[in-house]
Amino acid sequence: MAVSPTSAGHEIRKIFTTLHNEPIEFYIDPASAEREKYTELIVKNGGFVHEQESLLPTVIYLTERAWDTRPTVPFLFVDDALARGYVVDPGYDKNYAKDYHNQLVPREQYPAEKTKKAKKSRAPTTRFTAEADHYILEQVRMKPRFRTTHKFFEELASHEPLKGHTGNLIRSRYRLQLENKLNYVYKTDEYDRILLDANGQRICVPVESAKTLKTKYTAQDDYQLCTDVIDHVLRHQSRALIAATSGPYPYDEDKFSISISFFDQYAHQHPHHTSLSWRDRYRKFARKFGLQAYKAFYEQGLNTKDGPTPMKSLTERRVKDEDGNTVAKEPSSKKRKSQRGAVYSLGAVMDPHTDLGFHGHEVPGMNQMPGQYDVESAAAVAQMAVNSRGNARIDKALEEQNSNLDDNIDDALRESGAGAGRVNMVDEIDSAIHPNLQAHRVGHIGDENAFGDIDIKVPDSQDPLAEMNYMPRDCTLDDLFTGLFYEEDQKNVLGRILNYLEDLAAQETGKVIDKLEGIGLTRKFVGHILRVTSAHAMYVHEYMTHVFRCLDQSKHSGTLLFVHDRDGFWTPEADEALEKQNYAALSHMSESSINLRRDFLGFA
DNA sequence: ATGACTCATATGTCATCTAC
DNA sequence: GTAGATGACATATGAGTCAT
Repeated sequence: MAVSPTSAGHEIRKIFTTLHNEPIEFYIDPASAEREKYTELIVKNGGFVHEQESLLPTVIYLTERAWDTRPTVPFLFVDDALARGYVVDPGYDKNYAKDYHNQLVPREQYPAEKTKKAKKSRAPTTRFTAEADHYILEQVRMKPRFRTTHKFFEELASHEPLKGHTGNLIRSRYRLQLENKLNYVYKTDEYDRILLDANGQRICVPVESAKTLKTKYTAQDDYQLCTDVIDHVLRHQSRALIAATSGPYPYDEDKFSISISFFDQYAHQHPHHTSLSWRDRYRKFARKFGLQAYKAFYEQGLNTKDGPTPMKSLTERRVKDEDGNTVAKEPSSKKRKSQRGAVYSLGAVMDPHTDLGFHGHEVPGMNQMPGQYDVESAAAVAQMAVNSRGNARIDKALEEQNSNLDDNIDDALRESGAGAGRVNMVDEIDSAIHPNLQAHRVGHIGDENAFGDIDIKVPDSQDPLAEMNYMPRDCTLDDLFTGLFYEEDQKNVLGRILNYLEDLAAQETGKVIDKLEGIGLTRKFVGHILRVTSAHAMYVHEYMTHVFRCLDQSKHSGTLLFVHDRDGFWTPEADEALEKQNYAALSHMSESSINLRRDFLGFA
């Protein structure tokens, strides 16, 4: 709670808090020089600044200049709020990108602060009118994703047509009386903005197909999962090893070994639940219930009037004691070493685990983003991409690897799937690059620019790509930089590299490697850079800018490694697309970049 | 790979009050 | 008396993180 108790015991709302005294959430353009200053101001005044970019519509995105790609708000917004001493509550419909001044309301117009302990006498009841019911339904249709939340109805309570009803009551009214009349909702985008058809009309979507709420596990889901896990195990494990020695079922489920990649694959095939969700369903429910037991239970249930039910009441979150009181589960004997998962606490801003920084060292598993590839997958992909030239086709290699490595490889090459529906931070970095910075780009091959068509000449050798491999996405900063790097004044390093590259005439790769190694990049990392950029000076130049920006922003080293969907920057996936002549996947590449890449990889 | 957690959300329940 | 309104709270679970 972003409130300060006063001597009188009342609570005064800080500037950057909502009407419900919750911190208003911000995200500040990482490219802004004033980021630190505004973070401090916001946090000091009760707000919360996200470390990672958030796509939530309630998170205000502060930038110096407006973006075309998403709603943004100038820093002036913060200045004005501080000067006036108040700010509006960022509700679901607020669009701060547009003339936010009009949305500022005098603080005195805020509803009176709630006094927590005041004895409430219930207000006289107000009957819901047909108009109010209609209004509730329309609001729900416009924000279908929020219709089960308390907050949404609390927000509705402040709407004029529903004055006199509390949020809880509106929610109750909706749940008990109106839900069955909802029938349809309006189609919304990922920001929960209403989409319009060609005629400017809202698009109605039947509630059942709106897919706006968390999906509950059905009996069919559970049955399918149990069946598929068992089938998977039977395909990949020796039947002799998993045979049960006792009990009513043929297999000993304790001996089942299911890899994470199985669930990734599974979510790819059954995308109505995420990979993690399937995995947890297996771990917390299916395994406890018993896969074979549930199959039998389900099949038996088919013969009953109500049909089979999904697995439930198998978690151990709370238990009841003899008196019927709920008690927390006995804590583990292992003491928690640190407070974890405090997503919305201000402490999270200062969480040292998110502060990689220049001098930070990787903590195993830290910042591992959903959808990122694991070590083996990434390494395998990198290796296959490297080996692809003159060797068997990747898809064939994939097929072979796939059977050997228990599905791990194709996960890495897959563009969607387990991570579908989640934000892949590797991609996010690219979209997070400020358009103003994009303006500093050095242009494409063939443009008039400082580099012209300078390729860094690759030495003749039996395998010129041997030293230019992609690095695995989860490598650490220590894999990228040597101690030398940290001895340099960081501000000068980038300038020196860029000057060097600008002065570059066609040179041998060896000299470039030596030069970059000389300022503290590991040889492997230099190889990676050349691999990503097709060893073209212009792209190396731009890539180094990207690297330093990532370092400035304390980005995970895995995020730093690849530049997605930008002309001239290659990834294992893009190489594979080129190899397979899948040009649709290379639509972001210019023809000259593709030709350059062909030459670089030695494709005919 | 997995156990052990946390967090937020989704859903349900209940006692009491009020209007009719 | 009864249906509906109201407020408060409990419970379940999907989703995610972290440590080992």
